[in-house]
Amino acid sequence: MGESVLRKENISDAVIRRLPRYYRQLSELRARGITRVSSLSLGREMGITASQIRQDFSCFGEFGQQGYGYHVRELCEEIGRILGVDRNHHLILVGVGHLGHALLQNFPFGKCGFTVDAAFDVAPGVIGATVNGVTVRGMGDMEAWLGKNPVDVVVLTIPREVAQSVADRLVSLGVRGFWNFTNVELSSANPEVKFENIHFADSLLTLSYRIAND
Amino acid sequence: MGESVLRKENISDAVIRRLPRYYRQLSELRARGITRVSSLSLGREMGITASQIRQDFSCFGEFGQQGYGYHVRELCEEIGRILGVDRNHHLILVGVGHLGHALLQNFPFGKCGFTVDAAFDVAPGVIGATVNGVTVRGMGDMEAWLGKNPVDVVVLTIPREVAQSVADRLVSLGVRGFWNFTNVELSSANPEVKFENIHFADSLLTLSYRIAND
DNA sequence: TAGATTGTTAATCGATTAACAATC
DNA sequence: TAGATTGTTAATCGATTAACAATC
Repeated sequence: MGESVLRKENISDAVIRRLPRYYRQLSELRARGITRVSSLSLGREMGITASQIRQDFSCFGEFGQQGYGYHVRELCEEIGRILGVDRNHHLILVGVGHLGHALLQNFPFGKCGFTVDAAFDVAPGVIGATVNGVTVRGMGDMEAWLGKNPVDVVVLTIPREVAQSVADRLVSLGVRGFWNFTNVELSSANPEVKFENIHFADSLLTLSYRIAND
Repeated sequence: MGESVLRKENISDAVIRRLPRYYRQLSELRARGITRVSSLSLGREMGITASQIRQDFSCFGEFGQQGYGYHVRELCEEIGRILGVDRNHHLILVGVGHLGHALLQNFPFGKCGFTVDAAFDVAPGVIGATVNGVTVRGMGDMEAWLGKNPVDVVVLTIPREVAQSVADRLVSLGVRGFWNFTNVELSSANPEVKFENIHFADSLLTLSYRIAND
C-alpha cells in the first residue's frame, strides 16, 4: 500500500479530470479535522459512486485498507503528488491585460505547485512594472530570458489573433505546457507539447444551453 | 431540413460541450468566406470524426444536404440558436475584484447572447463606480434590484467562503443559472438551478499532471 | 471473531465509430 | 447520370457500475 507509481498504462482523461476534485474534497475533509474516509462516504459527498472512486484510485496504487477505508491526510498527499503539487514547476505569464493581471494578483499558483518567475507583455506602459512581486518584461526579451530560465508552463492571456504565433515561438524555446485562456484551439506538431484550455465563452454557452433546455 | 427542434430526448453532456467548438469553428470558416463544408472536412480541421459530427448534429435536426454537405452560415446560425446566442439573456456579476473587473472589461458577453445589467460588491470603495458601462451596486441592494430586474445568470467572482450562501440567496430571488468562478462545488435543492464551473486550479492541476506524465 | 471496506473482476451502460441505403 | 455526402442503423469500444473474494 502507498506506492504512488503508475499501475495502469493509459489513464483516461475523465479520470485525470476527477483527480483535482478528489484533491479539493480531501483537503477540505482535512481542514475539517476528519482523518478517515471510506469510498462510500466520499462518494456520497461528491455525488460519485464508491465503485468509481475505488476504480480511479486503483489506477495509481493501493491507498486504502480493507475494513477501514482511506486515511485522509495520506490519500490527500498521495493525490497531490500524482498531480505534481510538490514538483515546484516554473511558470511565466504572457499578456498582462486585465485577465493576466487578475491571475497574477489572485490566483494561488503556489498552492498548485507553481512558481511564477516572470511576466511578459508588449505594452510599454506595463513593461518594467511589478505585479504582485512579478516583474513584467518586454516580449522581445523572451528568448534571452528563457535561455537562462527554463519554464514548464506558460500562461497565455494574450489576444487570440497572436496566440498561435506566440505559442509557436515559445515551443521553439522549449516550452512544453500551455495554460491557454485565448478562445482558440492551439496546436503543435510536437506531441509532447500539452495545451490546457480555459474557454470562457464555451463554458458560458453551455450554461446558456442548459438554462433554456433541461 | 433546417428544423432546430430537439429530436432526441437526452442530449449527453459530451455533445453539449462540443457545440460551442462547432460554433467557433463555423464562425471562423464564415469569417474566412467559406460557404460550404462537409462533415469530413470539418472533422479534419477539428480533430473529430465525420461520424461523430453527423451524430451530434442529428440530435437537433437535419441541417445538411446529401452530396453537398452543410451551408456554413446556416449551420452556424442554427447552432447559435441551439446555444441560445439569440435569446438575449440577462446577467449580473457579483464580486467586482480583479477577476470580476477583468470579465466586465474584456469578456464579450454580447457575442454570447448576454446583456450585463449590473454588478454587485460589498466593498464601499467600488460601490457606485461604473465598469465598462456597468454600475456597481451594494450587495444589500440585490433583493430590491432583482425584484425589478429578473436575470437569467449570475457570474460569481466572489471569495469561496461566501459562495454557497450568496448562491442560496440568489436562488431564493429566482436566479436559475450560475457561472461559478469560485473553486468550490455549489449546489441547490432545486434541480432547475444550473451551475457551470470554471475551476482554474483544477484546470492547471490537470496540466501539471500531463506535463509530468504522458 | 464479526463487520466493514478494500481492490479487482465481470456486467452493464453509453458514447464513438463504421457502414450503408437514401438522395441531392 | 455519376459522385459525393448526408442521416441513421449496427458494431465497437471504453467508461461506469455491480458484485465479491480478500482481508484489515
